Amino acid sequence: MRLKDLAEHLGLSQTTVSRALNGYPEVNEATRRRVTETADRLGYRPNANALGLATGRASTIGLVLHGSTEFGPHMTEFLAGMGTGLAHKEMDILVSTVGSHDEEVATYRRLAASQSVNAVLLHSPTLHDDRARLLSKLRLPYILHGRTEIDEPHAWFDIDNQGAMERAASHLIDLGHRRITLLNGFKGRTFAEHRETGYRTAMMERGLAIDPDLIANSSFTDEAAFRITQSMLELPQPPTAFLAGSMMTALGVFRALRIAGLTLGQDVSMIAHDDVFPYLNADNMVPSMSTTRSSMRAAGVRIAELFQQLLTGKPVDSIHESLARRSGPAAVLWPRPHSYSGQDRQMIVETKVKCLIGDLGACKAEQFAIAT
Amino acid sequence: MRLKDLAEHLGLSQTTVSRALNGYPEVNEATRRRVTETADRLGYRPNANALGLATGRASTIGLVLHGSTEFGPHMTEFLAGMGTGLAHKEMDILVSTVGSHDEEVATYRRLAASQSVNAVLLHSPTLHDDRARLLSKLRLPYILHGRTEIDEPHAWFDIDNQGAMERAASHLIDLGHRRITLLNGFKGRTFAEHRETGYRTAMMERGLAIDPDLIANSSFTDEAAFRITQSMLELPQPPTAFLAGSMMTALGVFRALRIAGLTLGQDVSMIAHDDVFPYLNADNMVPSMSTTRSSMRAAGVRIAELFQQLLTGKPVDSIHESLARRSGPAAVLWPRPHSYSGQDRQMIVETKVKCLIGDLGACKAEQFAIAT
DNA sequence: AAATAATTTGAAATCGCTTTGAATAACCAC
DNA sequence: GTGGTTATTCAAAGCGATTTCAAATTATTT
Repeated sequence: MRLKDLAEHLGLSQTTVSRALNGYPEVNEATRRRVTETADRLGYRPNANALGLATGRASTIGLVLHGSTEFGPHMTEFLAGMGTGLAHKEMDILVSTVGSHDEEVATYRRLAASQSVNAVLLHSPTLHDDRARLLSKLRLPYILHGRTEIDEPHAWFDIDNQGAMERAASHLIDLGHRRITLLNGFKGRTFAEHRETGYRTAMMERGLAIDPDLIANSSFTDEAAFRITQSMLELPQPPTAFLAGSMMTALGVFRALRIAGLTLGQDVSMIAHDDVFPYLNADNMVPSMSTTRSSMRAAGVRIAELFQQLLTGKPVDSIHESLARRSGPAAVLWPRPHSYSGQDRQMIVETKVKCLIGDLGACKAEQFAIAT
Repeated sequence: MRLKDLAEHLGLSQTTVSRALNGYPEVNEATRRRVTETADRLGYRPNANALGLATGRASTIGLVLHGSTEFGPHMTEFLAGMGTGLAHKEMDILVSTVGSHDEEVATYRRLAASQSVNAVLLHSPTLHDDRARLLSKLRLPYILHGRTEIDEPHAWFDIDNQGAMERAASHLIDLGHRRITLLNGFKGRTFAEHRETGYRTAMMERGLAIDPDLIANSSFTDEAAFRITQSMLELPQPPTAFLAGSMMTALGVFRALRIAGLTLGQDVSMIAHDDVFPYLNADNMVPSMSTTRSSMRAAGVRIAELFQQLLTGKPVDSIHESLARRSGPAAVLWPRPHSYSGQDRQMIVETKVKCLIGDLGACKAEQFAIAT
């Protein structure tokens, strides 16, 4: 069923049918109704390739992922959000898998030249990301999830990693902790650098020395966190608190602590960054723990909206959002009774820390809590 | 940089350049070299839409996912495998997100009519899947991940869920268990039905009665498994063993057991199906546990290969694979000391069960183990 | 009623590629 | 030299949509 067939069936020209379907004003209302009705009665769908060829645009957002490392729970959640956000607009996500940085770059070139995507999502940026520069040069529209310092104007979306970590660390320090482990992402990644800055800021403001041995850079996996925690616990002066970069990290810390015979909320404290995995709920963990919080899925939904804006011509340099700013200074802390006892020994009191990072409205339901 | 530009630059016709690049025989070797060289010197890439329009085929595999439920660790791992497998062929995956079954059906129609994909992956089938029938009717090539009972010839790939579960259950029964919980997927899904059949077969062969209360159907999440396990433990006669459908399920069982003060390998036993999540390793769990095993990622890689075959014209009814068959009767069991003690009390001995399901070669590295 | 404007439709060009069928050049045997 | 292959190359016709420009119809104004 091609446009031509449909047109013949209707006794109209392709031109008119095309216009009717695409909502052009210069077509009779009666005709339009007749066209649209028969169109979806016969199940007509424009050929995506012909459409792309004629218009020069696709209805697809590109996403390039490293096969060995980047398919993980974080990306999945994000993808689900973005997919849902795009679904309303009948847009799809084109996922290309690569094995190296060079392949990634080559893939961007291919996507740009082949015009198979409208725009791409760029993620996990470094502080000065060359891929962002490349995309600007290729004139392939993109939104950066995260931040980078480049001169080219570009659209981006990020959360306030620095602020979140600074407040989480401060909280632990206030509870009496002096040796705090930072389980961070890989060096060079903007979000990891921002988090480290937040950590350092909090420590320095309180006049605490920073022990580089307590800062670890790794992937956010149960496995890595497990090993790091074990080695940390073997230090002459082991840490008394942990800042876990992700819920996956928290799982690994949990495991290592349990083996070491330590009890969370009693012997040691932990604040984890909760990326909000539906199948892994911080509230139900044993023991429950404090978290900073930012839903990857919500971020995906929001970025889908930003893509709409980008593709409808909004200037790129006007598209940027940092969640903390958006939701204001929304640090909400409240004490919460836990299922374990002895929690106030050594001044280490577990409290529930939420919405250090704006969660796109999810906080609202919990505003009965005491705001500081 | 279009084909036309390239042709002019070379002083040749588009025809010749096109043929040279696509490896047609009727072009002079010298010319071909000259063409290919300048082509990738100038970074020429064919326009995907024009190419798709002219040839009628894309270089994309479609995948339709339900936004609220299907973006999870299992699909992610699978996607990573399939993405990696397709990457070599410069093929991408087009992910469409939907919110309902009707939307899913509509999306298949859209993909078929718009010719934006070469083929689609169909997953999570029911015993008699109407989507499979639809795709056959639409003449949109597809590979089914899993199995379904329909008349239309179709390509499929599956693992031997029934056999795996039968052997796992038998193993537990041999260890002395009589009340065994089956934490299964949703009713109606083929894999869940197969697993239940395996479970029932094992029980009935040993003359054990089946208590429907011990069979639970849910999603494979920590959360669901947690709740189910808790309610199971409150039964007048609680189960002494658990068959967990996924590693995520195992996590939930773990958590519930811990809260209940039960020790795995001592008070109760568990065999989990290990889907092989890189960030969640069964060997490192505390305590370590027995698993059946089948890597979702490996399945993805294999299915990518099957897609190649499908697209190069291999007849669909000749493309089907059940992993158990492929790797033969490969039940490998071996005893392994665990980190906890008292494991042989009550005849409940934890042993390591692997390769109940062929793992695409992953077993080979462990063949020093005792094969039964 | 003629002139003009507004509305509605259609023919044909275009997007960038593949592919058919024809044309040219080169080679060979006779 | 001529006719017949074979090896190369090219012009032009699609593929299925959009879009420009022109034409036809209808409505409005004078």
